[in-house]
Amino acid sequence: MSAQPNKSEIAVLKHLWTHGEQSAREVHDGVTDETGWSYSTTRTVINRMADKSWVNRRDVHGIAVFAAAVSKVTVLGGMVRDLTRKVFDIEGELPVSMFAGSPHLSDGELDELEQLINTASSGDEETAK
Amino acid sequence: MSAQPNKSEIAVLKHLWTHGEQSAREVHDGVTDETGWSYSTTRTVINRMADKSWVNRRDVHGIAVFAAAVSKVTVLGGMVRDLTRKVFDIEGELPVSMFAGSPHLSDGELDELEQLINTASSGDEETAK
DNA sequence: TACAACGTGCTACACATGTAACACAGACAC
DNA sequence: GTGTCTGTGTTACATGTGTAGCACGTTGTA
Repeated sequence: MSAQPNKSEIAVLKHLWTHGEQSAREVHDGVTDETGWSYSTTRTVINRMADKSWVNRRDVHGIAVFAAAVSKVTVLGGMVRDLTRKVFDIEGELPVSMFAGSPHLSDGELDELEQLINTASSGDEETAK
Repeated sequence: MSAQPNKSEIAVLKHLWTHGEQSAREVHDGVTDETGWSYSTTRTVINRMADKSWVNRRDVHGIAVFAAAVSKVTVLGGMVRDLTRKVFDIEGELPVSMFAGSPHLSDGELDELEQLINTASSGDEETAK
């Protein structure tokens, strides 16, 4: 139900997709170069994402760790679908070769993404998680 | 300086790109099906875009008409660049064949877009208007 | 000419997002 | 055991966005 993540959220998600479950501190250290956030800001962004269930929180010996709760292909695919279908208004089959060079996607994931933007139907159905 | 337009703003811009200078009423009639906005909302969105200089306002016989102040290719290209470069982190040459099917782009514009995302360099330089 | 439409400027209010700071409790260092 | 880190919960405040409404002046119409 919640559309696409914004830039801040993407930064966090990309980090979690790559590094798996991490503490706020770890996420912060990973994204602060790119975002310039203070640790406090990183925590706020992560907490808000937890509220939206985009990350799951778990306590390990009293320390909070977070993991992405939405799949990489689903999120990235959603963004591609939005841009191509709703902004560019392209109908019909879409090639995904454009994204082949992404370090975030394996060949298998690229295939998944292709399927997602070409089937995952027209409208607004949520294929969350 | 202002990054990408949001969904509301894209709706208005797409209308203005297609129809040229229009009054708020005309824009409203053109986008209300898609947006579901009340006329009041349409006006607010347009006014805020004028504040950001994304549309130019002109008075014709006392009636305000608006025109896109940012070029289609620049805006759309910016969105593509953002998605590919900053979200997918793709470096190197990008094909634009994916967008060939868009009713919003002529062949020439597609070429421009290709150039834009492949040259318009790395960082944040603004190629506004 | 008196009312109905429509455009204009202005205002409103809730929720989202950017961007933190503060206070407190437990763990570790001396 | 006392200060220092670090994590946690909580709070803050400005700006952006979604989504309108209101009052007032002009103009077409009956």
